[in-house]
Amino acid sequence: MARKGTRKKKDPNAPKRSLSAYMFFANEQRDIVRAENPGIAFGQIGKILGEKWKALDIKNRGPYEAKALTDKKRYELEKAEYLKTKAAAAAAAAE
DNA sequence: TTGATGATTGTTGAG
DNA sequence: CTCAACAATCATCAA
Repeated sequence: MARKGTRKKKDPNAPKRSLSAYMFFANEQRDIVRAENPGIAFGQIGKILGEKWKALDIKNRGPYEAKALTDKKRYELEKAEYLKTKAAAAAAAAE
């Protein structure tokens, strides 16, 4: 999984995907961790943020996972549209 | 049916 | 702009 560099798309409508629980958690920690670490550099934030992320109990991740799940649904919709559009495009192309 | 892959998500900070 | 750790994800395709 050497995903890095410029992410390229492989689908026509590229329904992207959903966010990760980390993204939601990061949103909260971001201002908190940085607030406790004034002038901290990303090199440290990233690690501190991550270790604290797991430092929390699964129940703490709950709200984050819940949001991730909700966000996923968001993606599900675009995914459906993507498939729909794709099918329509294929039909149009075939037609 | 199962496995493997890839692509993507967002943060900060900087050259 | 794009990348880099950090973590999750998890949908999609293929045989």
